[in-house]
Amino acid sequence: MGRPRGFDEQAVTAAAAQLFAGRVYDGVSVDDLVQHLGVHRNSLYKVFGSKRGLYIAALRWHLEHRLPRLAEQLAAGVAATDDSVLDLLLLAGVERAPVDTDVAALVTTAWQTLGQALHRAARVNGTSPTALSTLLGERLLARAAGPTGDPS
Amino acid sequence: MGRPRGFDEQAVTAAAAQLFAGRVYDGVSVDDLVQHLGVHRNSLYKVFGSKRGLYIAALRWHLEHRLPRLAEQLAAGVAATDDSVLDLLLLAGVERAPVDTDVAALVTTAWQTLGQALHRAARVNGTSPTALSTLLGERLLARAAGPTGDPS
DNA sequence: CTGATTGAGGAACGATCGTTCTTGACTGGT
DNA sequence: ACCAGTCAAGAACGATCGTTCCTCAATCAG
Repeated sequence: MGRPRGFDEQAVTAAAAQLFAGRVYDGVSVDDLVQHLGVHRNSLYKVFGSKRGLYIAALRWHLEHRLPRLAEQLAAGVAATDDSVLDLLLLAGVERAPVDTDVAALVTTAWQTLGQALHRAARVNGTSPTALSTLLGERLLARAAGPTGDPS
Repeated sequence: MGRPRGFDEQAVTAAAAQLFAGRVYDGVSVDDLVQHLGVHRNSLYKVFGSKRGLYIAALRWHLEHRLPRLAEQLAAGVAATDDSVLDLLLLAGVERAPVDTDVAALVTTAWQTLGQALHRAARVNGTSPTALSTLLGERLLARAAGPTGDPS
């Protein structure tokens, strides 16, 4: 019955997460999403309901698929300097969590995951645990360094 | 010659800074500014040129009038937990600096001021200096805790 | 093949954005 | 008193926002 779906929902949420990690929520328009995701407006609204629905789906996907790997690396003592996994969480925590309860809840769970990973790393290394705030602050400073020709 | 100005430019920039500290740049509309600042559209555009001009003026005012006091407190070892001076810098660094070179430059000077204050505090206390990233990260976590009925 | 159902494509909606224009009231210098 | 110049007030602009609607092509069950 009916025409089959022409895109992968997982791939779409992943691409959306990447977009939302680069710019502010309001800075990512639905037109941007349609263009970069290769999915039509109708399909997005059919599947995710709204721009916010897609955002939350992307954030949830990020927490489920990208965050665990980062947590493992942190727990193993890897200095994840080049990792951009934190960017989406950074933006979500700064700009969305204060005005969106659901985002705040998701972000809180991410903090817990990362905090536990940092404690595990400290237990292994025998050093005092790196604070989650320090980890986030370092990424913040890296982002704030200035405009970098980001892929649009 | 002409009608005298009916508002205080300093007070306006201060109020604008407070608004921009609470929400994202795109989340503060010109209507919001007009309403909360008690200044008419025309006057804002006459004096500041654009919304961005007002933003940068507010940020500059913040760096000049609010930041030094925070730096002093930090250097004196005061735990400035309740201070909201960092909020504007936090937002500026996360969302504006990556897309606005002028903002990035201003924010960078703020980081330097704060970093030096933290080093002075460490020299006084005889402890290792608190990282700037930790300071910012702590404020980030406080903001990300969730929606709080902020004064609109 | 036929009919029903769904996605793709794109135009169109009202709302709101930042900005500008028009009009009239007020003030200071001559 | 008068005129030049500034401010106040609000309507209006084009652009863009998120969202919805309408039409057609593509697909599967019978």
